[in-house]
Amino acid sequence: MEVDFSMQECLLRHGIKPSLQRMAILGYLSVTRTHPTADEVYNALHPALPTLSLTTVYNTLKLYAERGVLLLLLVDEKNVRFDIDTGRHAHFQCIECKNVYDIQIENRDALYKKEVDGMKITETHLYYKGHCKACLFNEK
Amino acid sequence: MEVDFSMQECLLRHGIKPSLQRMAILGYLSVTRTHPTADEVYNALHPALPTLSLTTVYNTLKLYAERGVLLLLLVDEKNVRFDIDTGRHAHFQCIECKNVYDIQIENRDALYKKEVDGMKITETHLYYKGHCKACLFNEK
DNA sequence: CTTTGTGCAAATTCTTTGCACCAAA
DNA sequence: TTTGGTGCAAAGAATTTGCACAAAG
Repeated sequence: MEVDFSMQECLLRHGIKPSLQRMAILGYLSVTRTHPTADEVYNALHPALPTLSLTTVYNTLKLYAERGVLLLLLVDEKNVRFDIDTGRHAHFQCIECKNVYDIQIENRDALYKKEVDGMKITETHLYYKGHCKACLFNEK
Repeated sequence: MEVDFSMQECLLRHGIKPSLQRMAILGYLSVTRTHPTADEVYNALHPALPTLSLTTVYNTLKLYAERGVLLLLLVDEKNVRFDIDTGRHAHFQCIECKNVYDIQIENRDALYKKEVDGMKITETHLYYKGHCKACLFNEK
């Protein structure tokens, strides 16, 4: 993999030393838009990076979440998923194929409040569940 | 525990036979507004119902979710939580004390759509994370 | 050298499953 | 007597932890 300086800078900006493994994981998250689980990240990178361990994937994803590089997605009952896109958007998970898709939010400012009832808000999450186009089509 | 006919009716309406355990679990969920985990339900009922098993709690909560008696809450990274209030409202989880609170949603109709981008929506979830009043106060 | 990252194996936690027993229709 | 509910023990899956080695400054 070529060295991507923008990714290195991204990590340094968050106070994270850019190791080979960390760069690979960040690279994968940046390229895929599938909101992968830790296991999916591991399985995707393992062939090209045989020494990579699942532990390192977990360590790295946890570190990224703590430093605000990415967001935890709690949309799947089974696994935590990860989203490198920290911008204001919603998610949709198909209850058949389990895929997660991004969705635009219309009136963001009404949703992304700073506080409610005296509680200080640091994160806002909106997600939908249902049937995606592909699964609806296959049922016909 | 006294027999609560409204709870019996609730279960029958959803095609569920009202057993002692099921009534107790439904009763607990109706009374507590804490969005408990399966383990919390078990621990709360076990003293009064010593024969109750965690398996039955899981079985029952799963059944309730499938039949629409309650909603799964994915707001805590560790456990699934359960909400007997299936009405349109949002949630807030304090990242310090982990408590989950209900929040009113202002313009519901804008949020609770039937479909987006050709995907059929069956569930809508909005939740916030941050610091609750009590935890903010304690820090001072 | 000293610090920090990595990776294996084991442990932990949450949840589900298999199966035998029990209760109700 | 058949069906379905319960509960124990075991299994399974996701994630974390302890520790030794390796890498980087």
